Amino acid sequence: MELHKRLDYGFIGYQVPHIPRATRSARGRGNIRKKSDSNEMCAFDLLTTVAGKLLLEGESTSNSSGKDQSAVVKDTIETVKEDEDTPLKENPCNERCQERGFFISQIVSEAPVINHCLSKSTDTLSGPASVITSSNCSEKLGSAEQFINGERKTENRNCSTKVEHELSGCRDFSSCTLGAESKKQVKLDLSNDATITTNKRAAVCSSEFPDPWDRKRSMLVASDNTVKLSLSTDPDPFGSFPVIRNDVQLANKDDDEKSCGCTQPSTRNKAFRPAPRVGDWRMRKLQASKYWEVNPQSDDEGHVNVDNETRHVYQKRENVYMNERSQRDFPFKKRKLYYCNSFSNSDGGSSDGICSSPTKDLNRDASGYSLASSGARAASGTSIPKGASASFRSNDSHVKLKIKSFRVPELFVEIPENATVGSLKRTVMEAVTAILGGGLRIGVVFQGKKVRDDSKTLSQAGISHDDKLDGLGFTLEPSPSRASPPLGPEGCSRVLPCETPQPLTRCSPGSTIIHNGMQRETYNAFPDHSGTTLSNFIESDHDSAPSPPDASLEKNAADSRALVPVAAMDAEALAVVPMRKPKRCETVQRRIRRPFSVFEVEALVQAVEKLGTGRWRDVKMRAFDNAKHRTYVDLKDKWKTLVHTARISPQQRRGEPVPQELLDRVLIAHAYWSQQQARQQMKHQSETRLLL
DNA sequence: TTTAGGG
DNA sequence: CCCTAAA
Repeated sequence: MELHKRLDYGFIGYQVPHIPRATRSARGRGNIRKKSDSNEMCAFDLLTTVAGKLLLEGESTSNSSGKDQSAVVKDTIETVKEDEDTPLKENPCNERCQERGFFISQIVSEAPVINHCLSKSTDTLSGPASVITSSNCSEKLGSAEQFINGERKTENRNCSTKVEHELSGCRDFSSCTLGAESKKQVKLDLSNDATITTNKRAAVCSSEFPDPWDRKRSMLVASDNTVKLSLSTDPDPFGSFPVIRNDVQLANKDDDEKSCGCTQPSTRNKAFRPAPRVGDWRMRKLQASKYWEVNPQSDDEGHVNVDNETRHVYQKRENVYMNERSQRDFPFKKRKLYYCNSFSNSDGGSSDGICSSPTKDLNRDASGYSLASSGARAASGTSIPKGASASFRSNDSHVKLKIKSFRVPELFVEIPENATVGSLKRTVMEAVTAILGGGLRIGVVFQGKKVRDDSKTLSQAGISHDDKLDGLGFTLEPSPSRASPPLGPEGCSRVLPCETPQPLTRCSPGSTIIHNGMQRETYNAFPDHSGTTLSNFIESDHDSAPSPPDASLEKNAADSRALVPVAAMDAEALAVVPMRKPKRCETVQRRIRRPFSVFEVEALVQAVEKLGTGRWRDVKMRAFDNAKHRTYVDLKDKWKTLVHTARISPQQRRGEPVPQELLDRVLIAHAYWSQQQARQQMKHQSETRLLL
């Protein structure tokens, strides 16, 4: 088999430092109080702010609390053991777990085809396995490597003894670093679909609160002088990865729109167009179609096969491949607008965990999990621990929220070894930008050091050496040029698209809230947020940053080691990569579907017969003046469908049957007015000629 | 804003 | 129904 020599980097997600303080109104249901009038804030805005904030916090926290951490870890472990059934909320570890940085891990291998890792023997895959990141005390275990002041540290996390990762099938692939000071990696031998749990808690974590992060397969594959980067969020929080993806195909073909499992027609997303500057990089993106209307003809109530909607766009000019993958198993995909997932239609999105806690009592259980994939959970009937809502009910008027991590869709990048670091940065930026909508820039951290020289090639920087790849990381940094993130085309201004009172918004400079919608079904802590889809919300207190957020962000950008890729890329992920529309705040809810009644059709036909096609405004005024919800565009569209309906066989028609008589009239009228239109044009043309 | 079409 | 280019 052909051996590829590429370097693959996988970004399982971004771990962000703890972002404290979300304020929330104490009364009852817990709306998060808005601290500013910026109701108009875009989710992206929030994210960006948060990101910046995170960068700042990560720094200070890590330095100051380094020692404590180890102690805490011990304590945590013990606690967990002793009382496995203790509600997460009550678990002391919750209070102490703090994200302090980001980690990166990856697997280096020379597997010819990534997705074969599942079935191939270990010899196929070699090299360091990915590090299982553990960030949430409740859900993530293992250790996390952090880049602190240029130094990479590996730390044990709270419930570190639990390895509930469902290492999606890459056996012998993942490793978990254990031991506070140890940088060694322990390999875990996992079966393909096995979910490994070492204790009750773990079980709970993995099954009840599946965390996509933990299920990422990561690996790094070396091949033809290119480096592949994969940013990923595991979209498949619930279970294994049933979808077999073919990396090779993905990388080389552009016609595999329907990668495994993709049952929905897909459309090209023209929203994302990689910048030409990527030069000779090949870029390819897999994008998800607009899932909510994959099939116009599909029933509304009917479920849509939300899974595996895949889409990719292949730009021949680009040679950077990027895969975005998100929200694969999201049950509510179709209802996107109702949940308003802003950053991602993805499973949840942009952020992964949040810890919320009453002022003094940090509790991190449910809140964090619920974010991950509440939707799925809801679907599966999984319930959320009581602690969840309780935790939000605080006597205090403030609730602290903590973002444990951000999840980003998976991105797959392939670049030549002789590409420059700058190119690498740009490429990653392209990918990330597509997701976050811009406003961030990417920093590269290698071997614990920031690589600032953009002109250096990857080889020169040593990034091409397989054995050192685990030292590669990326950081998300606030872009200097962008104080505030751009709004989506619609001018998305809210974090929460739904009409419901916007509970979450930026509070004040430096304060941000990112709210994870989607959980609404299962997570009643935010009963009011129905429909929100932002996957996370963070609220930090305003007093935290004296200086303007932007300024501080900027200032810290350089040092931030905020985000470091975690697991290596997941070859399989390449094939099926749903995508979400970048840069768009789903602020605008799609109008509800209102099928035309026969009566309305009648009126429409009558009006068109009289006025003809092409005068929809008049038709509207004449026949639907009182139907506020029917716009002339609607009428035009309806006429279009009527004509279509009339032309197809009755068996093919759906919905409320339209009397054949009306359809006949439709055809007649359509033919007539089409003819009229044609005549008009002819007339026009002749006139024009005469003039000439 | 309207039209006209593609999605 | 949505999204948009054009008019």
